Amino acid sequence: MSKKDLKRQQIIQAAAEVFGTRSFQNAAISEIAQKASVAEGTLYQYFKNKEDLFFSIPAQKTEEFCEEFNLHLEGIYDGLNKIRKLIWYYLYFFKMNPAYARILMLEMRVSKSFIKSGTYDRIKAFTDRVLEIIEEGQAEGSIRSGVDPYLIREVILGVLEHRVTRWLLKEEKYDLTGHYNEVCDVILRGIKSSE
Amino acid sequence: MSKKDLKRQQIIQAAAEVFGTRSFQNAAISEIAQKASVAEGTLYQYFKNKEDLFFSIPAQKTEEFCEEFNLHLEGIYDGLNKIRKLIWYYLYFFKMNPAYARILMLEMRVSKSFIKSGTYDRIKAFTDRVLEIIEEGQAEGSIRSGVDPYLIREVILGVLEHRVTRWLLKEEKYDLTGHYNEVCDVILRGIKSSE
DNA sequence: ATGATTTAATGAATACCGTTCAATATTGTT
DNA sequence: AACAATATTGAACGGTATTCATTAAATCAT
Repeated sequence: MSKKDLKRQQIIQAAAEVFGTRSFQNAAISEIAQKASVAEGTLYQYFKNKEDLFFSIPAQKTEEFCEEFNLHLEGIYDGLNKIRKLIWYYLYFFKMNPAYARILMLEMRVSKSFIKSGTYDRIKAFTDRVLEIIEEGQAEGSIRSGVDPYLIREVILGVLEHRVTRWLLKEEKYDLTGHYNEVCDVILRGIKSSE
Repeated sequence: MSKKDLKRQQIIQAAAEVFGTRSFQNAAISEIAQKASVAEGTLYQYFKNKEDLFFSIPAQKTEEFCEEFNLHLEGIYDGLNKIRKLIWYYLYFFKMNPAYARILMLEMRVSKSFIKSGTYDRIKAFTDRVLEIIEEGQAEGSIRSGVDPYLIREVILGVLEHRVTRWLLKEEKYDLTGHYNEVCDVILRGIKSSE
């Protein structure tokens, strides 16, 4: 059964390479099969269809994203500084992983069936964590209460997603982490308690 | 030449119907041709390819969106209230035009080639207008200066796009204009001058 | 009004794609 | 070694967007 997992990985690896340069539409199963050194039919023993294979690609990267995020959060006990870190880390990670960014932001984040995929559950683990941070911040008094924490999360993630998306559409021509301080500033002003 | 425009419209109308219920992938040229009562080959005399036809659909709706927006802005001379109106109108319009919302948010907003299309220029006209409002607000002192107006725009549009996108992915099950006040509140706090 | 010429419309043919499945090869078991 | 179970294969299938030689319509010149 380790052998099966290995071949599965091998196919995902090939798929990542092909989907990394072509869009979902333009990526051909035949090319993936060739790169993975298996017959086209074999793919369908490991994945339900092209979409299922596509959705399986970002599973590991997302895992990595979550784990590293928790690591970066270590030692920070203030709610606002956790949000600061979140903003920085989010931009930094996608800057370092542009192929993953493209697949996630431009193709998956916009698909109804992705929500039902296993990879989405891992994304959800991350957004759950963000919600936790916000609620903790509200409890400790640094983030203003009286505003739905879900809404606050929407604001934060909305800005970040938009920023990464724009960057990708502009062919990654500028530094994604630039203006980090100003981004933090506007967001934090909107959500912190007024002293 | 009015006859040509008429047939063009007729094809766009058929395309809007088909793309309105199916995704770009699942929509078939043959079905569009049938609905428009023309041969498949004829489509290619009016549009370069399937994508070109697809991108032509939201041109009128976008025009409508811009015009109505300017109408709603009439009589409002305060920067912050203009932003308020923008937020309300944006959510309201997509609530009333869910098919257009789906095409624009889930399919076009995420495509590199869309940026090069003519319809994108009209979107740009809208975002240019938003920037103007922000700069006016900064000049009059209601929106805090010292922050890049482009960044402020990113925050506003980021939140709104995210909100509409989430709503679409959740199958439009709740009221998009709900929590309007809180959304305004968080955004405005972030961008207004501190008194 | 008629023939000539340009312009538009057609739909069968083409090339390519994702997916299936009967046949084949590989692995595991006794 | 013989058999059963499982995994792999790639040709075949039904479907797609796009092209292009042919046909039809419209426009123009005489």
